[in-house]
Amino acid sequence: MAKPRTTPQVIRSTAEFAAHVGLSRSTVSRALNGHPGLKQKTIDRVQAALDATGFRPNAHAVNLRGRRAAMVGVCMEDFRNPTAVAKVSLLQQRLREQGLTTLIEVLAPGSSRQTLGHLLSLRVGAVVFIGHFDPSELAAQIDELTRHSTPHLVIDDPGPGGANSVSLDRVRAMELVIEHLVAQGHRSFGLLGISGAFQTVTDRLTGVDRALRAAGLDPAVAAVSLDSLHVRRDHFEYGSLLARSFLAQRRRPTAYLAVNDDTAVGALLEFQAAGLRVPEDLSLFGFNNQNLCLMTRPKLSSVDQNIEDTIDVSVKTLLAKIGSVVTRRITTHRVAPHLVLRGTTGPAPGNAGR
Amino acid sequence: MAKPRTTPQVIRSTAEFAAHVGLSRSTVSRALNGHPGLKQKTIDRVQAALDATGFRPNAHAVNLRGRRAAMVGVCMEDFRNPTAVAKVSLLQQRLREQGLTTLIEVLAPGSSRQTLGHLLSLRVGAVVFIGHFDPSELAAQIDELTRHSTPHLVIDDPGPGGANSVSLDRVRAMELVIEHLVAQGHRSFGLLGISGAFQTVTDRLTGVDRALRAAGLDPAVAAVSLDSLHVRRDHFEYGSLLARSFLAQRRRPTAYLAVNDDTAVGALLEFQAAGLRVPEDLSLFGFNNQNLCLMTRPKLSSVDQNIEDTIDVSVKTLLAKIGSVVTRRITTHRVAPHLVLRGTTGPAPGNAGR
DNA sequence: CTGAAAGCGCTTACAG
DNA sequence: CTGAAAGCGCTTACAG
Repeated sequence: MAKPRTTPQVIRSTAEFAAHVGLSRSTVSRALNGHPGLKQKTIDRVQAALDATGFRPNAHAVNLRGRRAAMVGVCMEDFRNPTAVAKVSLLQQRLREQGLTTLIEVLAPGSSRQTLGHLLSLRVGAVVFIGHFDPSELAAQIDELTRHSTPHLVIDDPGPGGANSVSLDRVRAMELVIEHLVAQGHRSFGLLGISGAFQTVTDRLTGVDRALRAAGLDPAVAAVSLDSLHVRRDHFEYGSLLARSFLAQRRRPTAYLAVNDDTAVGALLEFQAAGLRVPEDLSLFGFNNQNLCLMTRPKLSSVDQNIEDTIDVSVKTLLAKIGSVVTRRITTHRVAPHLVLRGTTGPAPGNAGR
Repeated sequence: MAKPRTTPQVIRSTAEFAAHVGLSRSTVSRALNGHPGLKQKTIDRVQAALDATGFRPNAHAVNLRGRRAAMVGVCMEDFRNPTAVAKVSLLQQRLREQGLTTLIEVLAPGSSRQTLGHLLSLRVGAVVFIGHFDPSELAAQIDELTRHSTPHLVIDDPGPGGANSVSLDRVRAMELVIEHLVAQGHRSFGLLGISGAFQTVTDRLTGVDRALRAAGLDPAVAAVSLDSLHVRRDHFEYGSLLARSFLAQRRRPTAYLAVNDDTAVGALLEFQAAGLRVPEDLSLFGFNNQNLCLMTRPKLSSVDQNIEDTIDVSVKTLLAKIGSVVTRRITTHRVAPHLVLRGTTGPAPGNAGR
């Protein structure tokens, strides 16, 4: 539409393209790859023909001949996790700025080996894992990658023992939350959905534990979890169910920490439906600081993951690993979280504040 | 961990692999590709060695030699649109079941040509567009694809004139919504965020128009839009701003139709903050039927896109187009929406119901 | 039923 | 500064 096409014929190989321009294949290849020592006139001629014909060198041939593919495979647990999606999104953007292509795959529980095999067959430069995976399965995947001399990186889950990772410091996150709430006079804490075998969960429990002890409180008394009473199908619904169970208790915690924002919102609505005022009667913290936090009344206080930092460090790590020799030497990086205080947190009931 | 590795050495080519098994490269290739006429014993031997060594034939060499790549490129506008993400997610799953790999890329406004070029250089079998794109830019992309004999499909946007598409019937969607509300006694309708040059918007306006006329109402009077009063940065915030403007009007519509769920939630909270009761004082419809609809009080009525249907049809269309000759003949398919009635819709004020 | 040979579309020494 | 030739790792006629 913009300009009339001068050469509508389709060119399928450098051979055809070279003939069309009137140069040898090698010269064209050199021009295409920006090698030094070509006449400017030659370069211009190739560039013009490139624009006119829309010719694209076959990436498979390029990859076959030369270096490793400038591709990074990304394995996701699920597309339904908004935080994970935000991470891939930013990762792909940053990697593209570095000239790297991202190959995004959902690692379905049954076909994970097949998916990894596909990435390996494409000879990707590295494989990134984003989300929560079964630790032993993940360990097996990483082992296979290492055997194939392909570097890996686990984002936001410290993963099994021998994995390179960049992850949010969830121990610190929970310390920050508890410290803040203790300063507001809270002494008893309800845990919403913070249970399970994942490291991302056990780290949080460690953080809660440490902060409580540091405040002179006994974790066995001050932290209450009713997770075992319900089955988690949907985070939001699980939050509702847990809140209902807490409502049925004689003595209730004054502050609640949810595993994520959806769970927190489920609990918030349930508490409010029971006539409790937030934050006057109780305080509530989400996790992830999604947009959803702005859609409740009052707005939800939450923990921000600092995704930008996570991805920046991840990209640096990947670039260092791609092309260098794969060793068994492990790289670990922790990203600092920060609290976002909104309307669901305040002084403990009957307490004027710190 | 599961079994001790019998052959920890890494094999990088069929040549090495064939030598390892003690067969010729051709035989190995045939076994790998399931060609008929091999001894079962040979097949088993190859399979066993495959498992033991973890060898993966180089996909680039395979693609270079043989047929078109069994890959489908997917261009997304953004990863922040949950409905679009749900579509890719399901699409990737379904295509994988057909043995096709999905290559997901975000089509950044500036670098869209480069991204498309990358997909073309990988010789993908087809390119799918999901989301909202600038019509003229999209037309240019599709034109380039056609020049390269690569089939395309636009999902959920009828797209520019000459595009293959599978999209929600938004005309029908709005007809259903208006018909339902008219039956409930509503005669005046506020439009929230339904404006702009995209076909997905103009289709909705067509539907509103038709349904109002069919009900004997004058669209110029019965449908009110205040979109022009504000700038849309964030859907949720835009919903709040629009609601505030409607609140400032002397005579207000009794029913509101939002462009999506986020916008609806923004408006809902604003209306409620002003002391209006939903659905007693006004009715409100979202669009997309996201999980978010369950997180408001009352729960949000919305229009469901029938994503499963959309993707099923899309996959069928793609399979038909991949491998067959690319023509200028256009395929169009519309998917029927359905209403999900929840708590935000009811009889018009002062009206006992239908 | 299996092997030797050509060729897919590139890049990169190696000559000129 | 540019061209002829080898080779990346596969598959597929073509012989045996």
